[in-house]
Amino acid sequence: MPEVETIKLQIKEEIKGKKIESVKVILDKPLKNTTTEEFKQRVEGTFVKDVKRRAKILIIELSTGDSLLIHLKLTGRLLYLKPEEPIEKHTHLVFNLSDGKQLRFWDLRQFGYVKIVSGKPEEAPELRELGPEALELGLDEFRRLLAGKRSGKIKPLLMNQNFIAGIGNIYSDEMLFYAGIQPTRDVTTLTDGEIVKLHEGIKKILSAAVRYKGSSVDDYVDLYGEQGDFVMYHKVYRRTGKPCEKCGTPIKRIKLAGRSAHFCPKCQV
DNA sequence: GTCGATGTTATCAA
DNA sequence: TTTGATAACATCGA
Repeated sequence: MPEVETIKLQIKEEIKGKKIESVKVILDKPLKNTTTEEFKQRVEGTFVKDVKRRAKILIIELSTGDSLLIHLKLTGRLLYLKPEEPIEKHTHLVFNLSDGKQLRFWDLRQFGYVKIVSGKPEEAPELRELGPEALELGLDEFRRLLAGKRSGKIKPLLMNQNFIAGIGNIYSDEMLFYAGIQPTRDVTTLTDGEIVKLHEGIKKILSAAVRYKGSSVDDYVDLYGEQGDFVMYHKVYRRTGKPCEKCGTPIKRIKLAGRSAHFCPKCQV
């Protein structure tokens, strides 16, 4: 989410109010929702009314009442470039803007999408079931949400977008380290003190990560191709075998719900 | 060459 | 209802 939020702020700054003159579709796979023809027909000639984010999905509201929903998944990029810049491999869509520049959708693994929805975007199926935004989550609401669970491990639950929206693999590891809770911990065993600390961790980790423009662990770059700086502050994510900054114990990595989870076996109970 | 890993999530089986 | 595996895909490093 901090990566998407970074791009949202930058895109809003650059393209709000501008016209999308034309669209070039190099690969139509990201257009899960429409044919190339329909996509071009509905997007070309529209103005960008506003740019928003919900969970990890970018919302570009168009002057026609339609919205673009853009999900970058693991390796998607949005880049703002001059037309004379060479088209890099893995560039799938090019939006030509009225300022003479281009917004390009690049995606190495091709998991990302650009869909069009009409009407209120929050009522689109992609957004309808999402939980509360992580950065807007109140402590009491967090307590209530947790109290509603009968079982389950804390890390996969934190990453469940229908439970809370916006927490991914990196940040779930970091906030659990902050709170001193093991990723495998059953949610029903959390003390109120731990819940308070975890809630604090959600806010602190995510807002710091947004401040540092996200984590460039592999392919992620922002709208201008710049890396995010938050990796410097990772305490556990991808630090397997390195000493815990608090106690020196080597950081452990396990597999959990198909994802890797990193933690300090001594600091996290 | 092979295997496992990679920031996500929809889908299907158990 | 919940959870766990798998798939979608390209690339990199061991």
